[in-house]
Amino acid sequence: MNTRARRKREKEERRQSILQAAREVFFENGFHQATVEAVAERAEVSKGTVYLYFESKETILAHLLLEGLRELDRRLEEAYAVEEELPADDRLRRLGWAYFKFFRQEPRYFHFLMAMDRGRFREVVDPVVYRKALEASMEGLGWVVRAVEQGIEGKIFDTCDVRQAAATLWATLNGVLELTEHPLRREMVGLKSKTLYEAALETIIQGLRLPQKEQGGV
Amino acid sequence: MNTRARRKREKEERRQSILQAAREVFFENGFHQATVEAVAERAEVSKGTVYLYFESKETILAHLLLEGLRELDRRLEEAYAVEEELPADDRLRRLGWAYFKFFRQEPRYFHFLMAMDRGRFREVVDPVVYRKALEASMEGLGWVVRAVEQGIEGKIFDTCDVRQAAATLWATLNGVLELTEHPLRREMVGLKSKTLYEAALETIIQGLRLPQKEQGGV
DNA sequence: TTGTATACTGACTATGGGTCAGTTAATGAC
DNA sequence: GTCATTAACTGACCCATAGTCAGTATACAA
Repeated sequence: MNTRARRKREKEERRQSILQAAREVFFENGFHQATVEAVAERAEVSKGTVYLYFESKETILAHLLLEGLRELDRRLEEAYAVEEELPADDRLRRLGWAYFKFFRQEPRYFHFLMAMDRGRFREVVDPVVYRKALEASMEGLGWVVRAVEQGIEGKIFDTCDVRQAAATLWATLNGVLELTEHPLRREMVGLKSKTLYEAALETIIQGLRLPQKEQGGV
Repeated sequence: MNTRARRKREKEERRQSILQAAREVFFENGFHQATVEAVAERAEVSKGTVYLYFESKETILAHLLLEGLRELDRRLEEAYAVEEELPADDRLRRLGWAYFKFFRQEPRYFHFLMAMDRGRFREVVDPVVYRKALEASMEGLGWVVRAVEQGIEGKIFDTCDVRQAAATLWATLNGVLELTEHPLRREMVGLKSKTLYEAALETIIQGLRLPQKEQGGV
């Protein structure tokens, strides 16, 4: 009788069901509107039980985000890895669009991710989980770094610092997503999300190019 | 006896003193940590009085942000307006650095501004104040639009859509600021705030240039 | 002096995150 | 089968704080 293993498995199942309930409730109402009580109800346990599995409401969010980041990393890896022979600029495009699609498909994740490293969240959340989340982000950024490196080796890009270029691209795409995720701000700019995203992506790629060679316009 | 005018003046003064108290308290502890009670104490009134002048805690923040946006707009205007003869790319640099300096000098504002159009805030805050804040943002963006227009007229830049270019620049700089405002994320990228900001600014300007002409490297 | 309007107060309510003493139920020893 | 031990779970409770409102004080006008 392997009760010990079964117990452990059951505990993990309960944990997952609470996480799943939280995902639903948080996604339905937004993090701030959602109550722990509602999560508990959805998971068919009491509020106390939720706190047996997670130390705070914010910790639950952190775990959801961690999942999101891993999924994102997975997609970026997939986007990077397709063909060995792809030129660096096209590889960056692939990465850029994979990033875009992820947040199109999971817009809530984007909001949570963006909210994550601000204000209260950072102070309250479990540092270990937080670290893990950042590591997952770094994995993601790694694919961009690799693509830029390839571009410099292939003499398509002219950049002294690879990380700088990768970070610029990353920051830009984040900035555009943030801008266009917000209805009123998008209205203010008067452009479709995708249009602006494409323009920004191409502007950065253009900006990284060797200035001497003509590589075709935007 | 012009009591009516005096009353009105005194009311405005009280309002200002509450706003000032809120600025101090919010800036000291951050918005979420700060309590309305603390704001009331600082302003030497009761909590009830605070609610006579502002409908909610978030509304107070909105008014502070509005001030911040106006100050930002003022600075951008100043940066734009110095010399008539400045080339468009240098003008964009001036705007970019004015933006940077503002958030360096007022880092709290940056956090609040970024928090502003997300989640709860938008739902809760007075729509009129919110509109005003957005209008102030648009004023600010206007200076960038103008600089880009000038660049297209002067054949330095090659862009079909001016707003698109301006929005790209704006989004990028926001993205970089957001990235570098966060200690752990900056650590992750491993670059100084200013370094990355400069790289991003130059990359965008480079990206907007006519690809045929050689205009000097990054 | 008295009536009225205006500004202000602070005790109160409502909400929701987080706690913990106590209950239930599974397992294992005899 | 019965009892002891342990782990999982519960929900009443605590507490902080945003927001309210009936009551008070003050200034002014008649």
